[in-house]
Amino acid sequence: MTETHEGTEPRSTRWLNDEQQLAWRELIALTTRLPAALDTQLQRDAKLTHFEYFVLAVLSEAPDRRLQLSTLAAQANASLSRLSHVVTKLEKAGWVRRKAIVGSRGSLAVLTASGYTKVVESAPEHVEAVRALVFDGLDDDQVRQLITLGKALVAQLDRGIAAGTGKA
Amino acid sequence: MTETHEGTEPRSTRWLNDEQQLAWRELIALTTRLPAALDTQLQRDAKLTHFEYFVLAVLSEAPDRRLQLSTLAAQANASLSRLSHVVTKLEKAGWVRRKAIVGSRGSLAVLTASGYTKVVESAPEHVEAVRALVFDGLDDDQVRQLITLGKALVAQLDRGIAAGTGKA
DNA sequence: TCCTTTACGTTGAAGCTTCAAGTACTGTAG
DNA sequence: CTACAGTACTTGAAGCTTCAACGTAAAGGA
Repeated sequence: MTETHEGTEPRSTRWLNDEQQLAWRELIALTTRLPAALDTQLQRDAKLTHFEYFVLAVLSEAPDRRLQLSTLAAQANASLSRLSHVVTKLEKAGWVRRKAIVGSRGSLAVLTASGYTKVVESAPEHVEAVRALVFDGLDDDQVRQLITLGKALVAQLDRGIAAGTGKA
Repeated sequence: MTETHEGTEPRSTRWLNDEQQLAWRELIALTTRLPAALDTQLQRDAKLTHFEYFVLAVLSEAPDRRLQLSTLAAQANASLSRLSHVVTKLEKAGWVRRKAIVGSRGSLAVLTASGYTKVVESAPEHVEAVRALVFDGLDDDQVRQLITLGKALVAQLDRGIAAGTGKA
């Protein structure tokens, strides 16, 4: 990805410049290692994957601690399929219940009392880990930069996904 | 993770402030969606996972297109186990060969000619995707910010992992 | 009403990752 | 030279995610 390997494609590819290369490597390191570290901590301390924890956390903050599956999937950055499998697992653990919606198709995921307890119990150690892994290394200015940059990145990501989905 | 659920732990937990919360959500969205988008593109266009692509790319840029497995694992942000499984798969595809190191224990992963061709062929579309998913949304200043922030984040991540590994 | 399209969700299989255990080789201390 | 420890890597099983296919119910015409 560094040099211009020519002659393979119709038009010469626009490669990344040096700064973009650097940024890209950091981004890859971040998106590979951070999830791994979060999973390690939660697996060790709460027997949860980070995705499971996040689903429970999102539910715990939703009005009435319930959310439609498709909405929950979007908020948890997951496919409906992935969410459905995980909700099944969380249901077996007694932390979530599925509930049909009356006037409409679709169903709700409802956090149970036991599920709420689970999040509340797991949260402190998890927050400590998040601090140790991320925020202890950033001053307030950097946190603000991260918000701005993060928003820009996620927004572009969504645009890029929308564009890429259409053409192919 | 938003409110202070008190009374569960010995000492009251230091929760994240509002800005950290925001930054954290963006970071999670980013680390969840970006890898998924990269995998989708590479799976569609090159029948590769992003991790496989990255391994091949790292090898293609290494001196003599070869690297010791443990070194490659570190550069690819992966465990040795994960890498070993993937190298086995890449070997079966004919893109990589394992080669024992003479004077020392350990072995090298060597990129074959066919493996090199594979990266070169896959790169252009991948770079286009990276552009569309990331860099088309950032100006030069933001790219520089991303480098700085990314380095800070990865560095803290490594410190946090080192600390967390020890205590348990 | 009937047909078609679209949104919502589930499911099983295939593939990838992690985890724990195991092999082998290399220093190093006694 | 023998025992011990550490490094490098492999392996199989278990678990998670993705993919593709399917079922179902609402909405939109004709």
